[in-house]
Amino acid sequence: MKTETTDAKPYHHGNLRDALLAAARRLLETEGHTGLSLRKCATAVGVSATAPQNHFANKAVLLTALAAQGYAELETYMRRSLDQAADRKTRREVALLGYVTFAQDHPALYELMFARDRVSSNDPDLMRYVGKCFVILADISKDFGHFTGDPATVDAKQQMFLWSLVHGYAQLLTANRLKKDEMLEASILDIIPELKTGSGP
Amino acid sequence: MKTETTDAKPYHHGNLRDALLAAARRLLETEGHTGLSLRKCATAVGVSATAPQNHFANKAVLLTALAAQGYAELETYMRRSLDQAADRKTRREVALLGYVTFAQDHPALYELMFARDRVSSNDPDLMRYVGKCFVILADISKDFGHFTGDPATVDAKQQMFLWSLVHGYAQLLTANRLKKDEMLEASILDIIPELKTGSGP
DNA sequence: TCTTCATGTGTGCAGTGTAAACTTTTCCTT
DNA sequence: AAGGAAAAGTTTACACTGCACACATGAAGA
Repeated sequence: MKTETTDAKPYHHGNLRDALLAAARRLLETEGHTGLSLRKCATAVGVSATAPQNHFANKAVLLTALAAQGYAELETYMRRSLDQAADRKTRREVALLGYVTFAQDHPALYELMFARDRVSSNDPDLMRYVGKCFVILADISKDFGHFTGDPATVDAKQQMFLWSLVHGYAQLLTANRLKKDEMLEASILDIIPELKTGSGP
Repeated sequence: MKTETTDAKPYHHGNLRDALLAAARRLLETEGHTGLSLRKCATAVGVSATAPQNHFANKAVLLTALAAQGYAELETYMRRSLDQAADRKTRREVALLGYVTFAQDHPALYELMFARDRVSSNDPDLMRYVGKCFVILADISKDFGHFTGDPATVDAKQQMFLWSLVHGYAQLLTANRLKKDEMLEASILDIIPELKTGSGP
């Protein structure tokens, strides 16, 4: 007997899960991870304080979903100008620049994506998005001449090298642990060692 | 009129600040950062819930002190076998292994040391310990042959390169974002590119 | 000795995550 | 169409947290 003529707020939100994620994302980027609470998300969306429990079993589940969304967005940053790039060296450069740009645009989210105990690393959805990022990393890490060994080992070393380098660079930039007069002006492309020999496309 | 014959617990703790830090460290390493609370630290030490306020203005101050202690310990890990090392290449290797070992021994503390908003990066005490670690990094990053430019620029690139690489490697290892079948067996020393030319000691 | 001050305690309050019981709407089956 | 199950909200309750504030205690110098 509630059917009024004016369209009041409906009892069911319709897409509360996504709305909560969006609110959490906004809270994270404006107030940092200490200012992110389930109750704030709920009131920001306009539902009761415990409504989020229907969509996220606990806070860790929401944070994990947020991190997964972050990896998806990181992938789009890396893929942004990937198709126009002709050879692998250019693809590597645009992808790495995209990676670093993402971390600088969303530092709090990027930190969450590598937080050990706030997100559950055995979540298959999360790891699926991580894997999609890794596909790009694996592609652009080929054709270095720096490592030796059998081909599989060389590939593994190249991947581990490039991901470590770009992740470390991105986090050092965003974590504010650098004395600003020292090295901030070096781009990620400036600290990639030159090849011993010329590389093929 | 409280002087009893049996030595009861004294009203003043004597060294509460350090005791609280030790308790916080223990809580962090056993229960993770979500299980660390000022009240737990207080009861673990045996004082009232609000006693920590006399030594740490708020929780962020305690976490910053904890991070500073972490950087101090990271320095000792890096310096552990540094004196026995003859040439710079060997020094670089033992220091980097010490760095990674520290991160693996204390993953939660290591994560805290690079947390953006939990620790205040303008704390001079913290940055002093960061600087002491950086001195070692700056030393062992010399004499790469990978970069070009004027000497100061080359030094900056070398430092940024090595710190990014080892930090990224350490965090990827401890953050559980790697598919375990892929690359975990590569040591940090395996992913440092070879020099183009032989290096002097 | 006495007064001052660092260092404790106790109380109170606004927020937080989460469990449990209840209500409302949707939706599927008959 | 009727009706019941299930999805998705609500309210209430509780333990825990950080922090502000007033007060108590004891050490240490004037």
